[in-house]
Amino acid sequence: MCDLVYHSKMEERLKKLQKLKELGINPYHHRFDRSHNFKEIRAGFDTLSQTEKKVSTCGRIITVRGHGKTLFATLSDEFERMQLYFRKDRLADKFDLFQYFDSGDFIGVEGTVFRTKTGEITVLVDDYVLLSKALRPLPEKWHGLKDVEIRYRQRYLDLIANTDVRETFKKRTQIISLMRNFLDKHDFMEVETPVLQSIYGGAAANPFKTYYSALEQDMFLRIADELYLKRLIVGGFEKVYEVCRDFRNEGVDRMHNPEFTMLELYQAYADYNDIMELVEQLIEFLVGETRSEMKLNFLDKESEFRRPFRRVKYIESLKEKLGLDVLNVEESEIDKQCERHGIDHKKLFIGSKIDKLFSELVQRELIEPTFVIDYPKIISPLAKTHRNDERLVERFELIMFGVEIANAFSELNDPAEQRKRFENQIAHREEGIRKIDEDFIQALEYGMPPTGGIGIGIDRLCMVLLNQPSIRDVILFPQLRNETTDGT
RNA sequence: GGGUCGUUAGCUCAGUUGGCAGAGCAUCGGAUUUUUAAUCCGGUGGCCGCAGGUUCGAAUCCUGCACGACCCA
Repeated sequence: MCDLVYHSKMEERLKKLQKLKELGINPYHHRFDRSHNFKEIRAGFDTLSQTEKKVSTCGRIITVRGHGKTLFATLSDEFERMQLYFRKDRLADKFDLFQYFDSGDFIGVEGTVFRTKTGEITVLVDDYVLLSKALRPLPEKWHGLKDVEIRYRQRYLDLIANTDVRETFKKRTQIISLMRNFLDKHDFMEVETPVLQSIYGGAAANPFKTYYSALEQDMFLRIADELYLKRLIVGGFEKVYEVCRDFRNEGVDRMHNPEFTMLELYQAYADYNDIMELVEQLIEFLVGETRSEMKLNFLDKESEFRRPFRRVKYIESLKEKLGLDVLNVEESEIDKQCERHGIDHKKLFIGSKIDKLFSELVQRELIEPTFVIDYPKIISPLAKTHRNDERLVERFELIMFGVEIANAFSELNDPAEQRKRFENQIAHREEGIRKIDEDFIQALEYGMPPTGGIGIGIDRLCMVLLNQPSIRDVILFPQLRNETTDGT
């Protein structure tokens, strides 16, 4: 009958499909004219019910409650659910056709609107049509779909079964849209830069490698788009941003997905203080637009979200925890501190050791939104030297609930120093760039105005704003290992 | 990479000391003209994640593997 690799659970539905075809019914209709969606039916109920005006509406069958010569069905559209009432005395022979319909099927109906004796707004069906047949059963109506592996692998089932998941992803889209609105209002220009790059840079991470056959050369998927956006500042644009998908060849956990979304923005004539101000406004705007109060919950913690955010100095905060200035001691002392705090430092270079200490001792305790400012130069190759301290750079990270949300600098625009920093990075970092982006240096040689820039991790921001403990719950199709068909 | 936990019907889950594979929902048949987790009666449905081992006998104990979740690196 068909080439489907089908499960035994599908047999009954395939029989129904065959029966429908025999009756001359196309089980995969081409289109449907909808006069009202469910929200509109509810909103217009008074008029619609008084005038007995006909409505055409459609959706997916969720449940069916049969009563012999009548039946109730609940339909779902993108936004709401609606009850339908089918009566044999109204539909005559057509009533019996419903025996070939199942939950999961899409149908279109025409009818009038009324309220049942229990008060529920319902469409009394005069005519109905099958729009699309479902061959597999829906997840269970009451307990829904809980198996996280199925939820991630077959997100469509998760979206059908769990309306709160649908809400989460709508809100994610809304958050990104609000960010765009905010930036557009502040005269930023949205741009697009290459995903495929022959030289990668802009972050310390390992890239995904691919091959460009026509050019016969290796290419990398971008790990950041920083260097391209700065080229645009060189080119004369003064405020640019990109909502960019970046790729980092690393493991998957609660905070990391190998492809993730960043918002990077660069503003000419600004420094990191200006960017702090801007991002504060942005975050406050997002919280205000998406929450009923200026307060967020994440996991078991709660925090206010009002400007100004707290400022914490990187070196000073570590000094409070360790009793020493990490930039004024021998590396052996840093090693000692790592050992004391259970950090495996053997394969790390000194900057990574310091940063590990910082994450463990300081960062994870920063619950309220906090700007950590003035990072060591050795871990910040793209940031401008601090105006008051040669050992530091003008850099901040935004931390919320212990999670790193954003990373920003006064951008380094001295080409000679940039070259030195890149060389140093290649010599000492365990991961990250392997090759200097000469064209980027050259661009700086043509002159880049003083510039402030930031990268905001959209996935993590959504986690915090939407109280989702895993990054997989804010990414529609998170990365999973291939399923094997058998155990061999 | 290491540790802990999990994987049983389409879905959600039980499964006792190692002794016939279970429930609810879904599905199928019957009853039912205002139900809404409809209800009532009766059925169908299993590679117990995969591969070995121990045992008279394994969903259950042991080993390995796969996938997933959490924690650690």
